[in-house]
Amino acid sequence: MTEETSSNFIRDIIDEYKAANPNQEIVTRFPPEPNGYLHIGHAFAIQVSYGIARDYNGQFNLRFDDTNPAKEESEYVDAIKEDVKWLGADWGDNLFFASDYFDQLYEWALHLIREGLAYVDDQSPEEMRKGRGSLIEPGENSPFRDRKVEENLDLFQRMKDGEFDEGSRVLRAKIDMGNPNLNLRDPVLYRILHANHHRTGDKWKIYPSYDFTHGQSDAIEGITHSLCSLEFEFHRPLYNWFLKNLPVPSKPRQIEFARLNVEHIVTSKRKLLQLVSEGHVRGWDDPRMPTVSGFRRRGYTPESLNEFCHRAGVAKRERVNEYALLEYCIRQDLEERAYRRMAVLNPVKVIIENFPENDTEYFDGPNHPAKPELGMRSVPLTREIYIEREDFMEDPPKKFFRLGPGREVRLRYACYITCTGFKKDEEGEIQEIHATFDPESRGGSTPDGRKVKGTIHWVSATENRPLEVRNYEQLFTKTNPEDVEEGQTFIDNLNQNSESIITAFGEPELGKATIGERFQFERKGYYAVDPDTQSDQLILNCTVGLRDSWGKKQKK
RNA sequence: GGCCUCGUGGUGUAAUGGUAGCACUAAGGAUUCUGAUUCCUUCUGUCGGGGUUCGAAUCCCUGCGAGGCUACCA
Repeated sequence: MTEETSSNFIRDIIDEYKAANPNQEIVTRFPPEPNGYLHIGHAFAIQVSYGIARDYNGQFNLRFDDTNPAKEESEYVDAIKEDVKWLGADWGDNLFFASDYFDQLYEWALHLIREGLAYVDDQSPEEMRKGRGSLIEPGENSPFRDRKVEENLDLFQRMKDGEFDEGSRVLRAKIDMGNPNLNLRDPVLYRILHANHHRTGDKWKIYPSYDFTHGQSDAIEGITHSLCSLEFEFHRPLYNWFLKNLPVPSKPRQIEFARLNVEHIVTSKRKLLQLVSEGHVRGWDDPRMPTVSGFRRRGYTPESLNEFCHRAGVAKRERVNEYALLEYCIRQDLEERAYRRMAVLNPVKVIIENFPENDTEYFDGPNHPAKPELGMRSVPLTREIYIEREDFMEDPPKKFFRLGPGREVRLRYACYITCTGFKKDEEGEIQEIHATFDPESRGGSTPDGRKVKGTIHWVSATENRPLEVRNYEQLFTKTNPEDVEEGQTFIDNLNQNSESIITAFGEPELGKATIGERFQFERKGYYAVDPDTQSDQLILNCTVGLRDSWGKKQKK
């Protein structure tokens, strides 16, 4: 896709590193915890780490950070792998699990104990919290801090053997209870969890913490640059402390960057889970969800998502990207690759009076106007057709280029019709429109060369394919869904009209559509075939509408 | 009250002591069998105040503002 400037502060650091270590391969990693589905923020993180490995001919690892058996499930592992693969981040043979390193990590914990750098603490979680101090006050040493090495070794062994209850003891690093960085106030290395791990089963009764796992896992895998989001900035001194005090095989460097935020979107796993569990959406892959699977179902291409992440850029400050950029990226991609079809979403009938009854005439339309090599499809015209209700006005203003009494328009790919009259029902709603067609205009122009300003899409009223069309608006009304009044939550910002389902009529060719296929409904927008589709019911999700400068002008 | 990070048009991001650029958005125009696409044009910016320098978005000081950090989560 676009080349543009790809420079950012991380790549600058890597350029420097490469200059100093020309033969060192760059190794990055994406380390999801398997406790939920990937969202667009993860797609961004993948793009950053994978993109660097790819561009520097390095290596990219997918590593599951599975150190908390209480929250993790293998169902998520499979879903995450599918999403990462779909996004195009190829990890090759480099699939790892932090749980693969549990034995090594345990050895290293022993090492710290022997060095006098770790101790078993018998305090309760509350006591530990109190002892840690606060943002402005230093903490106090634990009464168990000066236990002898032998006693620590013995207790830690018994923790491992499952002798103690959950929460009764932890292994802590002995660093500095007065450090202004709270992460250095004797952080927890191991906690007791009598849970079943999705990969190691019941082998372990103790599990390493994130901090004791991450840097060492990076070191084991030979990660050169461990890229993560800003909130881990404060963990970096600890990350480096472990690398310094443990006999690790390599010294990775942690670099933090700002998360990707997008207007109208929440990316907190807790909140996404709530949307799913409370039934506000159809599931993790609801087309309104900011999950990778949601975007996929909505009709987004991986290329468009990657392009968006690329254009969002990498920075060190918190930012919020406009939703419009996301829409721009998918429109640009789909404009290029989506086949064109006609579908009428809000139909009104037109009767072409001089068209013979029970007759059908076929017209060819290109699948893509700029790509004749993609071939043509045939569209049937009959005496009765549907057009969009909004393409007819009883009393149109001067700049209205569509149908109105006495006006002539082109039916896309077919011929010119002129409106000769219309009927209304009791409510004053247009019921049907009458028209005549010019037989000489077949093919879209006439021998006299007269011009019609408007071209509208249409579908035969008798030879068509009914469609269930799901249109979407933002899931949240506010650009920042977290912006709530006192006593409210982000749930109160849900857009009650975020999904609307209608029945539309599409040209017969749509009967061949397959799940996941994307089309442009001409003059309307891009639509993707939903997996709920059955052979007798075709369901399409609106990915994004076409830009509409006329509609915009009308609103003013 | 502590520590850390960060402030460039409406938005996002470049410029690493030497002409503030690119993209999105918005506005206007041209082309068009999609009021789409494409093409062209235009608008708006270095948080404030000092200092160093021939020269500062960039370096220093200071003020202001934003974010992060007080889990046996990651």
